[in-house]
Amino acid sequence: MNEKLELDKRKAFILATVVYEYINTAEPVGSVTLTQKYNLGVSSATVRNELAELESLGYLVQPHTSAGRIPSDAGYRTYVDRLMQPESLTKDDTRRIRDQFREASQELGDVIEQTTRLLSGLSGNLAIAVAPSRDTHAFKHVQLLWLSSRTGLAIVVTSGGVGAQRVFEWTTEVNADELTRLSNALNSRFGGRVMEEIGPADIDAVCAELGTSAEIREAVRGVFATARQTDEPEIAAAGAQNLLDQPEFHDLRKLRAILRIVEEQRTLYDLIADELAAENAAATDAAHVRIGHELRADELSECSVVTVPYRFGDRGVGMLAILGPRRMPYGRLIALASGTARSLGDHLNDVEIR
Amino acid sequence: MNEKLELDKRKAFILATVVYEYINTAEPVGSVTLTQKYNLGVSSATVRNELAELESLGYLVQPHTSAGRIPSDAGYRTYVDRLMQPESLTKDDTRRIRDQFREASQELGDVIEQTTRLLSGLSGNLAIAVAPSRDTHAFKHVQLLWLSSRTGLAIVVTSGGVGAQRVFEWTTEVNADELTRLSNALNSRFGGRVMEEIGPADIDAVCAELGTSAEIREAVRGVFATARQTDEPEIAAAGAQNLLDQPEFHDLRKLRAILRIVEEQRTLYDLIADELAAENAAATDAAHVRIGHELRADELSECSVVTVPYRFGDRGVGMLAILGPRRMPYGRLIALASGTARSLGDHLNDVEIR
DNA sequence: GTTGGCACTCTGATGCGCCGACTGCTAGCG
DNA sequence: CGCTAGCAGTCGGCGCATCAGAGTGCCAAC
Repeated sequence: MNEKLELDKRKAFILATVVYEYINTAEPVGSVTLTQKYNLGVSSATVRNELAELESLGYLVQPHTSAGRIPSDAGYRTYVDRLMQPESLTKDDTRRIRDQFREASQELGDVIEQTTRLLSGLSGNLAIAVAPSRDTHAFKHVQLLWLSSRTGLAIVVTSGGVGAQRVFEWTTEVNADELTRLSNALNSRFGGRVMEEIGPADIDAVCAELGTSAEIREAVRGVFATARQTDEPEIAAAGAQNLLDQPEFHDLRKLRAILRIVEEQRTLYDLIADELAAENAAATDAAHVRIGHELRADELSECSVVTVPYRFGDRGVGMLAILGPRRMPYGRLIALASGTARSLGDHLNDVEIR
Repeated sequence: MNEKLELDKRKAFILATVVYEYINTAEPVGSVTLTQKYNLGVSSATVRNELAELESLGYLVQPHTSAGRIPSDAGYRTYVDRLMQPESLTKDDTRRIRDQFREASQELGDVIEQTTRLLSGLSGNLAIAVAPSRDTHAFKHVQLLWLSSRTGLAIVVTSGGVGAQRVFEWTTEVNADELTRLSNALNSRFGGRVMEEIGPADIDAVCAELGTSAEIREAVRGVFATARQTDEPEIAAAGAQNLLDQPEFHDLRKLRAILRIVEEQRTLYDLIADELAAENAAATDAAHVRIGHELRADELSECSVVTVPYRFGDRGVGMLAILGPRRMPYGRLIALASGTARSLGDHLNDVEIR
């Protein structure tokens, strides 16, 4: 039960070393390699005994009888949770992240995409970014514009940029003043609110006060609904070609599974959705690692995902993620993802519409 | 010289059959296969003689001495230009295209992306779509909005949707009326123009008339410049995982080259840019096919690209493209791309902001 | 010009043997 | 009791030879 007892100091060191070595070489690790490359102070025979025990405890597996050991999900898990040393960003990484955000876009969607490019480049894996739910954006401004006597343009601006815009054609003539008055009323009523606090009933109330026509009311409802729309959260991914470097993806079926996941926004989002939900509840900024079967997807049983939330003001939470083989440099990737998330949050707060 | 003489009827038929058979089977085609599967009326020995001649003429090549023939670039070219029969869309394809556009988005960027998903799904290859240059969009509306005494929001709406929006912070206080008057002046001056006709000088002229401050003038210039921005044309691609099915991409290096091209918008755009330029000059709506080395990219020497323009009103021209192995069903893909381009153009005209 | 026949070539699959890497086990040592 | 040296055993991967199959080119005959 108690892992402290289960893993004495030497076992822990050997396990850590096996994981470390396997991450670096992609080759199963044997007892001789361990005694030669690392200063264990015991003979390979002793290491063999330890390896056998670690295997029976479930931390290591053998691909076949006469091969070295590779870590199991549990082995990676223990390594990540208790054995590895946390890393911090290198000077070079810090600089590259800073440079990237210095000239980053103001549009949420563009920033998300640029961030995935950055993170995939730095990490050498597939990077994913999910934008904060639009529901948590702050309402900034709504404007109904008179285009012609029967057409108008409705624009909702939120802290994420232009939340929605749409052109409407009406069956009856519309007065420009009427639109302006309605805009002003909506703005003063909703100013300072978060989008999820603005429902159809609130809109109806304002419209009723001004005696707005049903047609225009529908238009306003519609554009607000679009601005809140949460069923297709903004998401971006980049760096799939990085995965080709990893020997575990030379198998075409695995590669195919990954590519399918990347191209289908839905599955990609599902991959991160539970972390996002957990994050919204827990509200810590820590990176999380999910390993192999913990991802609950057969195609990803040989992959790991590092996720880290980023904060958009004091409201929204988005997610950055790195997807790669289980054999990934966890310490470095956690540092990269955390650093990027922090910079991303800072950037978004800087450019946020005040 | 004269290809009509160079290729008598029988040679033409044999060449067409070899290409057709190779496209379907991905296996080099031999003389026996030809005589057995197709009714040639001559023996395999005769076919062998013909094949040898077609090879010396440059239409076919042999992967190795004791294999069948496969088409060369020239062989495919002749097949596409003169031998194959044009195909038309199947009922099922027509329906799927129609259904897709019936519920398509209003935003240009979203439509482009949805179109690539549709076209990659239908074609089983990689689909690419380039949006019309933003320069050719019609100016619709500009609005400067007062947010607070020192901040404002500028929005430019074009026929492509919201062309640009940006929040500005000013060093001096700004009057809401001033912004409204400037908006009105700009709208009446620029109404009906195409974006490329609106330069900084035009903006300066309007600002001068109203005595607008330099700071606000810069803001207006900036947002118009963003709305016209053409250096990064909107582009989307989808369906890379389809290519994994093709045996020619089981080679990881080739796959890598393709994935890199797809993830880098720049190279992807370059692939289509010359066709786009040619199209702007020629103004025909025909599909074009480029085969193997005609693409002028070593990584793509075993690929072909079908491109077809689509028209956005009477102004802009965008491009749809399908990228796949040279061994692609040209007739079907040309029909699919053309049909999709037509529907896409129709859809864009329907939802265009009037 | 066409055809049947034949010798020849080359690929890809299959099977075999060997090498190397690693293990588990056992006996012995401190 | 833990550690170690040594050894037999196991298994994957690699190189090599073999073989069947597919296809060609050529030639002599029709």
